[in-house]
Amino acid sequence: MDVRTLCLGALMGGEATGYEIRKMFEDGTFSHFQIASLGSIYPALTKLTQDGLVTFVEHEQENRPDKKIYHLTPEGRRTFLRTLLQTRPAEDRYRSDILFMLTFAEEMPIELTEALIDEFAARHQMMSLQIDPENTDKAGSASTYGRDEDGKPNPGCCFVAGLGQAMCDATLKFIKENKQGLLEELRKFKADKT
Amino acid sequence: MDVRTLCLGALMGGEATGYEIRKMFEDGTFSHFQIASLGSIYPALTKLTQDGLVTFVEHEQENRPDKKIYHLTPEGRRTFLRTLLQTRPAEDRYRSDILFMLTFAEEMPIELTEALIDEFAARHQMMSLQIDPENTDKAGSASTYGRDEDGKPNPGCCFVAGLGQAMCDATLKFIKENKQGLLEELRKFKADKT
DNA sequence: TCCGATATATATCGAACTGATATAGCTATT
DNA sequence: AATAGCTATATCAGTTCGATATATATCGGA
Repeated sequence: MDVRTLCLGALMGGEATGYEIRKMFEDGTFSHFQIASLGSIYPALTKLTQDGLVTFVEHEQENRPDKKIYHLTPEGRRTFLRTLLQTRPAEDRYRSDILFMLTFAEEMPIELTEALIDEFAARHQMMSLQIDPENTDKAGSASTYGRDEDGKPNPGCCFVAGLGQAMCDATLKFIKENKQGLLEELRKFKADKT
Repeated sequence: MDVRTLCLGALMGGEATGYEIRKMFEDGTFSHFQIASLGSIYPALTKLTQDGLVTFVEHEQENRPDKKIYHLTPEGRRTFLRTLLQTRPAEDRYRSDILFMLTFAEEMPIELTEALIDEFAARHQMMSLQIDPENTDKAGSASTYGRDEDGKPNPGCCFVAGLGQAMCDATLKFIKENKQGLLEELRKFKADKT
């Protein structure tokens, strides 16, 4: 899924600026399973505008740089829905430096191993809390996305959020149950080597 | 973590060709949490050779293209271990077209939603089986990696594999428990709209 | 009160990486 | 006997990331 398609999807929830779209991928609805940087979002919006799939209203703000508020055209909406029907979704990919590094636990000091595991746990803890669909702290369009007019989150988003939480919680549980075991094995291994 | 570092890590388990290194990221030890394509591995190996971090022995095969079997130099090994100690691991990132698409479940036919969920489950089912550290089906250096001389997998790899399995299993469990509920909600929603 | 940090907002660019393609011979299946 | 798929290396166009530049506003702390 290229950034153009991701932007169309982001705008399905209503109008947004490029900056707000990035927030959806950084902190918001999509942050747990898609990424897009500003460096790709702005060119994508420009291209989409050229192709007539989105338009924008330029808001001249007092003492601020102009704000371009983008929204889907009917053609853009149709294109996105067609893409949903036709696209064979790419394989999921999970990328983790920490897990890669932990693969070499035998080669590094035990304190580093423990620190890496703790950081992994902390990040997942934070993510689990952040995913909570009841968490409406973050105001603005970034979090209103995926909710209908009454502010009720839609079923698809709830399902995806719940799945994300289940994954985080499983991770935390596994770490709680296996961290000490791993550290002990490593200590034994290091003792044997001497 | 750039591909050069990933290649050094891959070669920590012993010698390998570029093709075999890709297999480690495609099917092997690293496949569940790191990605690297041939288009980045070959240039990385060239660069690492220039920098003296790896060397290769060229095996002229009968009736086959030459095979370059790469291995770490002492300098390469030192560099990799130093990197492990010094690198602040990047944030984990999980990328899933299917979850992104499911976010728009309300906008698409229920059969498609169900098909996407089933595919998601099937992929995770397969992954969970493939991760199994006891699974020694795939012979060759791609799977011997992460095992010591006796063929016993090392503690770090076991931990990471177990974690991957726990995540997969949590995903499958969540789907089993919530798929029907989501589909029913969607049906209700679609009925309301009419 | 003033400073520094953070947030809003757009834009651009080099470096890195993916995915596709080319080449070429072998092996297994139909 | 043919076709598809595997081993193996190499290259390249197009996409994307991450950093940087620009400009202003706001908020907390010294």
